[in-house]
This record gives sequence, structure tokens and C-alpha cells, in this order.
Amino acid sequence: MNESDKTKDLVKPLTKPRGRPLGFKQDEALDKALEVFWSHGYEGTSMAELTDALGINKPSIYAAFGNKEALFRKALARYTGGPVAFVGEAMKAPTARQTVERLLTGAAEFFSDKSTPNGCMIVQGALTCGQSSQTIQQELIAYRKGFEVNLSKRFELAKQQGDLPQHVNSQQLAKYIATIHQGMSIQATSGATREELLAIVEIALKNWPES
Amino acid sequence: MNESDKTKDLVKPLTKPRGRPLGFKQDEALDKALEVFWSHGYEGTSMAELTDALGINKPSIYAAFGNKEALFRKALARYTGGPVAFVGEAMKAPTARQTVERLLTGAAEFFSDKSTPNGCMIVQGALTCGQSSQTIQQELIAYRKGFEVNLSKRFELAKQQGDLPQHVNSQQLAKYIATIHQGMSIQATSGATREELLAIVEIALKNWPES
DNA sequence: TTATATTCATACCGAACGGTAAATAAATAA
DNA sequence: TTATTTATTTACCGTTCGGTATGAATATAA
Repeated sequence: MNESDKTKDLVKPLTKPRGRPLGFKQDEALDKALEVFWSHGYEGTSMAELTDALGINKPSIYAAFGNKEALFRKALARYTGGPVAFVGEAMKAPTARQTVERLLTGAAEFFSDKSTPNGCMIVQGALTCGQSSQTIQQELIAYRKGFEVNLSKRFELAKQQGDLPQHVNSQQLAKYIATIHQGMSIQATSGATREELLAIVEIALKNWPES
Repeated sequence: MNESDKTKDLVKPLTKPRGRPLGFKQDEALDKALEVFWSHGYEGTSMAELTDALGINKPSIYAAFGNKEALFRKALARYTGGPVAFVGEAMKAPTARQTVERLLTGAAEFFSDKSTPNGCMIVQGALTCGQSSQTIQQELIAYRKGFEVNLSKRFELAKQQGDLPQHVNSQQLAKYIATIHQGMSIQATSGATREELLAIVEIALKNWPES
């Protein structure tokens, strides 16, 4: 792997590439890797399981994506760029209250989507782990923190725009919402149904700061 | 290991045991094992790390506690019987509201206790894992579910005793509280301070059902 | 002292781990 | 056709995994 990493090439070559063509589609392979990592976590996923799931031999995986860590990151990028797009959309809602509403109900539906693993990959990808996985663990922590910061900024904006009382502490409120979000992920991973998750959201949303 | 497992003997022998005495105290060893499992999870903890932490060689660990799974369960029993005792105490509070208050503030303080690992072992012990750890994973799920059931029963009692409105859905409320509890565990594991956790609790507690 | 019971230390087991060397297969370029 | 480039297959690397056989060490009982 060097700077001309295939997965990051933005312009497609005009002529056909020279050697033997790839026997698989990278995006589809990443989607399958994502599903495995999402289900069993970084540490709980073995290269052997990945070769089975992707239907690709190990050397081909390493040639295409790098090592296990790099593969996880690329699967994670696919996660944040795909299924979780609704989070970014929710931030654009007209009011803070609506942002949170879309965020949590979206999470309830997403976490219980039967076509994907339950819960949130960023929460359960590497919550605890051995030393060899601590880099990934820290990266996921940073991701969660980033989400919280974004939410906090959205609340600050809402205070400026007048749809959130001035006395509200944006950071604390963001952490509270993030806490519920992450707790819902645990619940979904542990088998909570969509209806149960939506009931949690309904209770949580009653707790919105009044002026 | 057979039915006369030393760690479960209820009556101490009157005479001194015959062979070479144990070179360590079982309770202290279990406490150290608990700390390691609590920090790194079931899957993230290796027998090598345990031998280092306990200062005991592997064969002695296996003789005293059984295999890794059995050791985890005994450490877990030490956890539920020790540090987490405040949960059971909170259930005895005079009102449902006070129960939840003690539960969540107790959790905030416990999860951020500097003398123990951050977060809740039952949440982060095996949230996701490979196939070889799924037995433990399911046991922890059952533990969390049990907590939720207990909380729900406490709310039912409160409805009988009149300190919780009749229209409240006890199961849903219990799941909501459990969700916050588990979310706080994630937060603590990810580095949230005691003050931040207490701020979350304060916000959450504003959301108590009125009659 | 000797026999017996129990624990401890060393050294090892097969299996699974992440990762790779080397040869073969399949495409384009000349 | 031949040379070149890239991907795939097979077989393997050293390390770590959970778990254990074996013999030495340390206690009590006789």
C-alpha cells in the first residue's frame, strides 16, 4: 500500500488496467466486512471469518485493503458515509428539538433495522479490548466525542436562533442526548425491539427544556 | 474440578488441610481478576495478562477457579456482590423517584470511581465478541435484563403504594432508566468525568412522570 | 522419618491468530 | 506470440491463544 491506493483514486483511468482484473467489487466486499465488524466488533472478528464472509482469500484482502486495522477503518468509513447519513441530516432540522427528535427516532429505527446488525457500530466496535486493539478503541471514542461536539454546536446555534432557552448548557444537553443514544444502542444489541426503542425515545423527548 | 469445589465449601474444615497450603488468597486473586476483566472485557483479557495481574501461574489459576469462563463468572459474582451492592440498596428507597435518584447518582459516582475501572462491567464485559465468547455475552445480557425486570417491579410496587401515577408503563419506564444507566456506562468508559455524569443524571431526573 | 496430600513451577500441547512468500492464472501491451 | 502487469491460490511464517502433563516443593499424618 502506498500513496496511489486504489480505493482512494478519484479519477478512473481512461484505458483498461494492465493486469488481471479484480475478482470482486471493492464496495461489496467492504459492505460484507462492515456487517461482520458491526456484528462481532473489531476484536471479535477474525481474518478467517472475513475471508469466509467476503469470499476472498486473505492475500487478496491484504492487497486490496491493507491489514485488519485498515480494513476496519474502510468499513467504518462506509458505515459513516452510508447507513448513518441520517445523523447529518438530522442536524439540519429547523429547530434543536426537531434535530433531537429525528436523531433519536432515526436511531431507534436504524438500530432495529432487520437488514443490518443491531445497534451502533461506533459504540460496540471496540468498547473494551486488549492492548492490540486500543488504537481502534481510541478512534471510536473520538468519533463518539465528535458526534457530541456537533450536537453541542447545533444547540448553540439554536440558542442564537431562539428555539432553545439561553439558560441551557449545550454541552451538558448534548452529552445527555448522546448518553440516551448510546444506551439505546446497548438495548438494541441486547435484543430490544423497534417498538421498545421508540417508547424510550418518547419518554426521553418529554424532557425538553422549557423557557 | 468436581462437586467438592473449594470455592464453594460453606463449612471450614476443623483440622488443617493436609497438603501444601495455597500460596495466595482466593478473594484477593478474584479481585485482581475482576479488575482486569472489568477493564478489558472478557475477550480482551488473556490468560497471560491474568497470570501477570494475579501473580499466579496458570496451572494454579486453573486448579483454583476452573477455566477462563469460570474465572470470569466468579469475578463477576464478586462484582455483583460487592461494588454494585448500592443497586440493591437503591431498590429499597421509600419512593420510586428516590430509587431512581439513588440508582443514577450512585452509578455516576461508581462509574467514575478512581479506585476501580470506569464504567459497568456488565455492560462492557462482552458487548460484541467472537463465537467463543457468546456464552458469556448472553449471560451478561440476561443480567442486564434482570436489572430491568427488578426496576419494573419496583415501579409496579410504587404504583400500588401511590408514589407513581397509575398511567405510567412500568416496563417502558424501567427500560428508559436502564438505557440512561447503560449510556452513562459508555460515557464513563470513554472518559466522562464524575461531574459530567452527575450533570447527565440531573437532566434525566427532570423527566419524572407527573400525576 | 516416612508416607500422603496438595500446590507450585516449568515446559509444553494443538489450535487459532494476523500476516506473507512464492508460484500460478488472467488480463493488456508490444 | 511474447513480455509485462496484476490478482489469485496455496502453503506457510512466527506468535499468541486457552489449556495441561509432569515433576519438584511444601504442608500434615502416621
